Amino acid sequence: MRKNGEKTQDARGAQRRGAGRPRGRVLSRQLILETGLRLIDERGEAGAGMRAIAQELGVRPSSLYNHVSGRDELIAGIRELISDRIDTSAFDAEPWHQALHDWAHAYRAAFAAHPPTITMFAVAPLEPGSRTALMYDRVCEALHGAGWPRERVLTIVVALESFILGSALDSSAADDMLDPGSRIDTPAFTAAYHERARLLAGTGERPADAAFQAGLAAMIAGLRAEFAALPRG
Amino acid sequence: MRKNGEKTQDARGAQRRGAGRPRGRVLSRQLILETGLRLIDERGEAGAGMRAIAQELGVRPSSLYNHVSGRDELIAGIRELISDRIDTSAFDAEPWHQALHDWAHAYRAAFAAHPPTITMFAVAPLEPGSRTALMYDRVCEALHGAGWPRERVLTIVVALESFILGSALDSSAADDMLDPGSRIDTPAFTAAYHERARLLAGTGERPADAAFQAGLAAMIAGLRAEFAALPRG
DNA sequence: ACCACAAACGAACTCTGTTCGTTAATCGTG
DNA sequence: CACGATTAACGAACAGAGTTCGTTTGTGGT
Repeated sequence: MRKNGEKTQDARGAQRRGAGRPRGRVLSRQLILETGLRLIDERGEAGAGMRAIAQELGVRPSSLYNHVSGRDELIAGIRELISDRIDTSAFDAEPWHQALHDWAHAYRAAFAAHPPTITMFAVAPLEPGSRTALMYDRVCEALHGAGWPRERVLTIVVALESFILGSALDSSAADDMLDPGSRIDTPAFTAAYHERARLLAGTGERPADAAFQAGLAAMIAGLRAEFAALPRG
Repeated sequence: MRKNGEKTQDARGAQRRGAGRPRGRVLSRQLILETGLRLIDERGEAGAGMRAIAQELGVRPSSLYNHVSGRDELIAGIRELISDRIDTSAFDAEPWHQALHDWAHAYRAAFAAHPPTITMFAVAPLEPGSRTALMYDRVCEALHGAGWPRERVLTIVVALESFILGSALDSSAADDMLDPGSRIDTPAFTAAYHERARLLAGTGERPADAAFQAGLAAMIAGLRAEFAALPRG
């Protein structure tokens, strides 16, 4: 338990504030979102509840509701905070398959930088009208510009995104989640598990990263083959 | 609110039971899991809490804890209930790439039959020692038997599984989740969205299904190309 | 100068999963 | 057959979550 006196960095005005509007601006939507993301990073999802965020800001929980409609909207806001950082500049210069590759890596890396958020966002998807559509627009434009038919680009983007999100989820789990231990009823699986470990021990690569790389390479190779077979227009 | 008198089908012994061990077996782990899954299907995740399951069984919430350690274990149990139904028989007769295709479809279909569970399982992954390892064993054995090197099969399985889970998550969302509406700042995206809708309107296929099919085909095509280039041993 | 509004407090409310003590029926053992 | 241990139910509580509402006070527009 934490007593009322000991506040953390953000609670600068040390003496307790009484009821009524404060003199200076204490809260803002942006500040709440950033504090939420920081607490998620530092303490995980469970440590970033409304009460925890409020306490970190030296404020009562109910005050947050003057800036954010509720927890769902708060999480959606944090999501945009992260997805805004996904770099899409590769679509300017590189060929579509290379740009898709770079974009997928940037996409996954943005969320992998904040592991607890992945499971949070997987559950509650984006709300309409968000800035995420701008990213989609960029990718759609590039793919169609490269020669993909308009009616197919979104399907490709969604497929790739599904893989990225699934891989991010996988990457947020423990590396030894599949460890067969001393199990003897799954010989092929156990052998495969240890052979993989031996292979990855050389480079120090995480299993989840290896799976992401392999799957992404396979999917893009398949798309390139399909693209090559496309009737030219 | 529901009064104590009106019970649902499972609460057959209508009169209220007092304290003490009951005459016949009232609960069992299996019964609790199945009731939980049924409530999830009927009412969604929020309608399948411990109290709701207990009430459906004509029992007090605390009684459940004599058969299940807590909510997490209950969810894990329901997950196994579903994943046990994934058909892996394709690996017996078909070539590896065809079997992988069938398995992926069966995998996704098993969870898609219970949409609310997908987000629940995405958050809390499997516990060690589960029967899921048996399924992995089957797939690993088939891939290695077909000629894939041992140290690569698990990476392939995990990559494919990530895509399947990501697609299942996507499929559990609303079809019009990406609808750009009357937005004008994302022309390429908006055009792609409507072109896709026009294409799918013909077959009645769901966007999520189309993305799954396309991504799966691309990934398996990529894997086949890689397999063909493998040094023979 | 006044009045509406904004933004804080603080106390409550409704949920949730969970724990614990009590009680009664059954099972194993002398 | 009797008796103690175990099992499995009830019922009342608890802690912690998100949220709501009334109150209070400072700010900004007419």
